[in-house]
Amino acid sequence: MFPNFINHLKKHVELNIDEIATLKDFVKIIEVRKKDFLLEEGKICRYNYFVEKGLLRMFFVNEKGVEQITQFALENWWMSDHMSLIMEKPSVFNIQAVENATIIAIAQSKQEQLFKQLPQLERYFRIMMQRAYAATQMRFKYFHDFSKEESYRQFISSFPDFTQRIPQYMLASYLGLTPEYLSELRKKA
Amino acid sequence: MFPNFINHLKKHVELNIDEIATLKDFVKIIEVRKKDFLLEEGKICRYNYFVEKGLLRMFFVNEKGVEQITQFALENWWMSDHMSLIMEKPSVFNIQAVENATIIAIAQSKQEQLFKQLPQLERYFRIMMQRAYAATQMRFKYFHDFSKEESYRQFISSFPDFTQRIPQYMLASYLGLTPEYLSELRKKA
DNA sequence: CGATTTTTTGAATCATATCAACGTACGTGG
DNA sequence: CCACGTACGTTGATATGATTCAAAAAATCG
Repeated sequence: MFPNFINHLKKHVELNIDEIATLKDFVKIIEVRKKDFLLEEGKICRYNYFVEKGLLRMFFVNEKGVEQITQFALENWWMSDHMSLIMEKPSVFNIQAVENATIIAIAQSKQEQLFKQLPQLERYFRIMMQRAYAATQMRFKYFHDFSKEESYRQFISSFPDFTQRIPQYMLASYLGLTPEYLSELRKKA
Repeated sequence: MFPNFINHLKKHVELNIDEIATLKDFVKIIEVRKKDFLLEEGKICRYNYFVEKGLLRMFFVNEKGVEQITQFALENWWMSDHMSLIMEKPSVFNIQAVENATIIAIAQSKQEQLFKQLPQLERYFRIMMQRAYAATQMRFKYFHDFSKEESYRQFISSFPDFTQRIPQYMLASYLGLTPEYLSELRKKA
């Protein structure tokens, strides 16, 4: 039904057949089409989203009206605005499908009950949050260390296949440079 | 003995007297003096550090030999290189005391046993990791949104007291600008 | 007080942004 | 399945935010 999701859970915690059945009562499957929104700026983010298939982006719109992408999520990644989720405050971000996608959503409102019934899930999310945080620590290092040009070259050599899945202007936005400058860098080498 | 640490735990999970006693077997108190290191580049990070009192910084050294600060931790914050901690790989970071500090350290090697004896701690760390991740999501937004000048002005107005505790060149390093430029901005307004 | 550390100054330079225009590709409806 | 319109990518000229370097001034510390 959603093999990536179940496999991902099983990779980190023990889950038997009955527990998987229980889990199904707590999740919602969402099919989104390219450009559909899962979260819009100003609304409270009430779900944590797992990408079973497809690709999501998180972005905000700056004062000049330009969309700035802060994260992508592809298969087997979680995405949410955790500040909005925890604080129950309106989000400054949007979450939108870049490709048609199959999403598993867990409602914040059901999380406590879920952890009570399946304590392994608390552990699973502890691991996921720690990983996500570890990844951002490295990302901050790159931000400090690399020029825009270096960021670009290291990104495309680290994720050549992912680079193919997104338009250039989205990569430019994610890396924090202009589409024009990215184009110039491409020409150069 | 370490009131901030215990109070912080109690704010998020239930802990009785016996459990606190148990916990004490799992933590190590470290007194560090200004400029002492808790982690050095190239070594594997084996602890998660809680700042009971004082101030820590995390930094790396770039190819030019310049120290780049990626994080600070003051009272009631945790600090660790989670990538190194999880993967048991050499760290690219250093963790150093900016002020004399009292640190509570939990060894990665004892973490599983700790969670088995005190399952609330797994929950506590799930919450801590989620908060830390939420904070970095906002920080990425600022990175994308603000010019260096705006980053500086928003930092000093958000954390006026913290600004007083660190030399300017450290703030410059954390914000990703040069001490010279920061000095220019200070003069300007 | 002297020595080290931190901050400031100013000039030259560079990486990257901006703007406007043109070229290309691509998906959607007829 | 073609054509048209919109979305995406490129180009070049100009502008600017921020860095670099070297040196002096100021602050801090033992």
